[in-house]
Amino acid sequence: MEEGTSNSPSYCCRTEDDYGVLQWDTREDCEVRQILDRIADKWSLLVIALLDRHTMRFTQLRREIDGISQRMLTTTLRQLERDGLVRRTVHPVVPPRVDYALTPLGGSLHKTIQALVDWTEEHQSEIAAARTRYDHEAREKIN
Amino acid sequence: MEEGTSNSPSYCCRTEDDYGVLQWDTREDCEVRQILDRIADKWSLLVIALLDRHTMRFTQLRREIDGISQRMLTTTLRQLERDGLVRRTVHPVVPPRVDYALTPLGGSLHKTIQALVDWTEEHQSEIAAARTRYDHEAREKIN
DNA sequence: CTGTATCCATAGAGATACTG
DNA sequence: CAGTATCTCTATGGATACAG
Repeated sequence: MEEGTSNSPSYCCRTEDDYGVLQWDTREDCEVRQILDRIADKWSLLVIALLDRHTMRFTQLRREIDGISQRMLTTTLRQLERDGLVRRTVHPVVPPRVDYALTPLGGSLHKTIQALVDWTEEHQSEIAAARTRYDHEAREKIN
Repeated sequence: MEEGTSNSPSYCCRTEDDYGVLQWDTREDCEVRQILDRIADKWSLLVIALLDRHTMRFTQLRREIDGISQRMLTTTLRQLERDGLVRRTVHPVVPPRVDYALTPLGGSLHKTIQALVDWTEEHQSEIAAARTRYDHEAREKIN
């Protein structure tokens, strides 16, 4: 996790590119890059998308997210909790009951994530068509 | 790339969850899931974010995206091209010149991606604070 | 310049078993 | 139920060399 290259947390500063357009920083040690890498994660994205509105229990999330392993769900939830996006509530009962919910910060992120999901749903057929076209043309070039 | 498990392209259909809330499909073979996995990719996201407005050449992208290898840039661009998000233009000159630009479809995706980047920039300090808090509390529990 | 083609290391992720 | 703790394995991705 620690690269050891830079000591200070490098804040992202927008700079001008060759075209004079205000461009966001893409340096690897840039904090925004690191956060994006975390958010733009297969499982994180699904968890945040699912946690909209209602709280959910561990097993419930596990059931809903087809294909996730117990380990990855635990890891993902811990990261999201650490980033302040998800709140974990342990109820001292037997058997244990743990609830997960979005924090206000997580809720605000949910909006943009949902927009991404919506975009995907809206354009899935276009993408599927593009893929078919591409694969078809690729075959033709071989023959 | 080919899973071989299902033959027909399974379209995502929204279903109702336990709460009666309209929930999007999270099945692993769901097409939306697959597209999201592709888009919510470290490098894809950066490429789309950078290709806003102006076209860019291969080396130019390579320079801007700190840390990307030649192989990953090629792979990422091919996937984006296949998905119809990026247009690749080869100029028949020596030395070769190849331009990359967003398609209209890619342009529409860029908007939501940019929203994600903007969100990250706006809230990076909150996330950083949350991490510090979390790590601090974790240390206390050990002692 | 813009790529392929290989080889190889490693982090991500699955499977399994065990615990409070 | 909601996790840890291991072990293992594979896919991802870096490094390098070569080519049109």
